[in-house]
Parts: sequence; C-alpha cells; structure tokens
Amino acid sequence: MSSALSDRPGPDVHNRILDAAETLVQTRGVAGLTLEAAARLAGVSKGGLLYHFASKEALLDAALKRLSEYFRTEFETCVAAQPEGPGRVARSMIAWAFGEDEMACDERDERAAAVYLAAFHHDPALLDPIRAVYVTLRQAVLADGLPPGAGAAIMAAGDGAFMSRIFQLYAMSPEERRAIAAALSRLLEPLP
Amino acid sequence: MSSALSDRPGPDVHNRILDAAETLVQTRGVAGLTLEAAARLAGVSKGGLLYHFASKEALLDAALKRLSEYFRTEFETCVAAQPEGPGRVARSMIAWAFGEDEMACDERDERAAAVYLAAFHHDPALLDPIRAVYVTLRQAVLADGLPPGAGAAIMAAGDGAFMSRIFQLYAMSPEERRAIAAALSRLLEPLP
DNA sequence: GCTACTATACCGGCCGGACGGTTTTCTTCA
DNA sequence: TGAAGAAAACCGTCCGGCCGGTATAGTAGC
Repeated sequence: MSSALSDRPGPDVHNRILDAAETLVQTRGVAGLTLEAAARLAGVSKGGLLYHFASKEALLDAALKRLSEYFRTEFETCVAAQPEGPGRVARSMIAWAFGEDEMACDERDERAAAVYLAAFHHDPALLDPIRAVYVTLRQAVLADGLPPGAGAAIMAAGDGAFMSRIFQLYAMSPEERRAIAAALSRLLEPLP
Repeated sequence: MSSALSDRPGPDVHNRILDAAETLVQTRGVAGLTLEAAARLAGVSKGGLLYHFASKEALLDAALKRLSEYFRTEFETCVAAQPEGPGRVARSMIAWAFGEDEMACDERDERAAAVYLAAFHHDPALLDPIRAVYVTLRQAVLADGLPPGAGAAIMAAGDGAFMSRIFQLYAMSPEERRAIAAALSRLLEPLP
C-alpha cells in the first residue's frame, strides 16, 4: 500500500523519514514539507511519523543534528587527507568547497540547504547545532598557523559559494571553481 | 485609528508598506509576514494594502525590485569612490562587504536577508531581479584586470559574510573584518 | 464623480497536532 | 514449548486555527 522508497519495515524508519523530509524541501520548497507529505513519501502514515517525531519541530531538530554530525565527520576525514603543517585546515576548506568532486559538493550542499532553510523557517534557534560546528571550525582556523584573516577569508568564500547554490543565484563552472581555489591558495603562503 | 509609523497619508504609502513588510520579517520571521500584519504596521487597512499590491506575490516582487535597485545604485557609488585601475571592482567589493562602516553593513544586510528569505520562501523565481544584479556584477569582475579567480573569490567571501549574518551563524568582530579585508587585498596584487 | 482609501465580513483550503484504535514484536513463565 | 500479556510501532480521522484572497458598502477630499 505504501508508494515509496521501501515497503519493508526497512532499516531505520527514522532515517527514512528524515530523508523524505529533505527530499520534499528540495523538490517542493520549504512550504512543501508537511508532516503528511513526509509520511507518505517515507511510506508511513501520519500517525506513524508522529510516533517517531513528536512534532514538526522535533523532526527538523533531528534532521539538523544528523546533518551536523555528518558534516563533522566528513570534514574531519577531509582534514586527515591533507598533509600536516600550517594551513592544513584552510587547505581542507578549499578542497571541501571548491574541490574536484563537483557532484558530491552539489548533492551535499543541496541537502544542507534544504535542512537549513526548513529549520530556519520554523525556528531560527534550531540552527544551534550548526552554530556549534562553526564554533569549532573557527577555533581550528585560528590555530592553523596562517597570516591573520586568511583562514577566515577562505572560510567565508566557501560559505559564499554555498549561498550561491542555496538561492541559485548563479552557477560556477568547474574552471571557475578551480580558478577560485587557486586564487585562495595564494593566501596560504606566508607573508613576504 | 492607525497605530503605527505615521498617520498622515504619508509620503508614498507604497514604500511605507514595503518597509513594514521588511520589518515584520526581521522581527517575527518569514511566517510573521502576513498581509494583515503588514497592513496594520503600515497604518493601512488590509483592503488598502491590497489596493496597492494585488497579492502577496506582487508585494514581495516589489520589495525585491526596490532592493535590487537600491543595491545597484549604492554599489555604483561604492565603485566610483575607488581609484581607477585594475581590481577596481574587487576593491569595491571588499570595501562593500568588509568596510569600516559596520552599522551600515549590518542594517543593509538584515534588510536584504529579510527580503531574500521571504521572497524565496514564497517562490524562488521572485529572486530573478537579484540574479540579474549578479550577472552584471560577475561580468564587471571578469573585466577587472585581475588574476583569474581572484575577483570571484573576493565576491564569494563577501557573500559568505552575508550568509553568516542571514542565519546568524557567527558574528565577526571589527578586527576580524579588517583582517579578512587585508587578506583578500593580497589577491589584488599581480601574480609574481 | 472619481480616486484612494476604510471597515468588516466571509470563504475555501491547508496544516499541525491530538486521539483512539490496531497490529506486530518481545518477554515471561508455566 | 507455547500461551498470554505487555510494550512498541504503527494507522486513519477529526478538529481548531490561521491565512490569502474576495466582496461589499461606505466615505473624505479634490
């Protein structure tokens, strides 16, 4: 009777519902995320959804926490892939935001945008988990052994690219991404 | 009978309504912008508002067009204030986004954020006027006589700072702003 | 008599959430 | 081993409220 994704009780209904919510925001906008729609897409009744998430707020909160956790771990592996030394975190950020794997960036950013927007619309305080991520990120950038401002500038550039995708202000070609990465890399060099 | 702003028929009810709409989004979030509330805050009846703006969409469209126009002219004067030569547009962007006049930036960004979010929530296509602004901006950056990617990187950094304010992810101190501006200025120098 | 409104009443639609049931799964103990 | 009861995991419906938009009747000033 269910019309989506998976009929079997499925591994972790929890995550299936969160996925459905994200997909809905991506395809129909923030207003398209309703409990009923999310439930249907997840192959669950509305009552069933409310059994797992007591309210829309709880649902969004869970989505945001899952996203933050995902970001934390993925960025950590991204840092681990960079050679040690000054500017390690900043280099990771450049790779993270302007790296070669464009498809991965796109998908990740779109999911993130969906969760951001939906959560923010419901209650700006729901973004707190992300704010916590930013706190640790900014601390890491400060201790990165770079000229002052360089790390923060790189971080801001990454966020800007993210925003251009959130609101679909403009699209960047792979060459442009590479050029930006190259330009930002100049900030990694010590001051003359 | 009106309870806000100005009782007199006022200079330009049009703009008074748009101001009220922006204020509402800033103080009560996107969901707080309703036709009734906007009308009340502007000191106008709901019918009166609908006399000026036939629908909520028309209201948001007008708000966004006003904002785009404001951006266009203000940024033009910002460019005019910079000395000529390569990197003029990029320098203007640094001044625009990380300049000294913090209060002005804050106020402008908050107004912009409110309009962005409300319009995007109603219908992403409403952002088209802003997208048009970005098109001309990007063209200007391309013809700026800078190493490839430098202008785009600076523009992205400005947008990132804007986003951190939209979602209140973190606040930057004046020193941090100055440091970022200094770091970005390194990108203006010709490649060695 | 036309413009620029005010004031009020109303409609249709939608959404979050509550609620009362029902089925499935696990546990317990004779 | 298997019956029985408890707990978990759902289902489907209904309700109250709000919002965008329409309609209508009236009015103040030029």
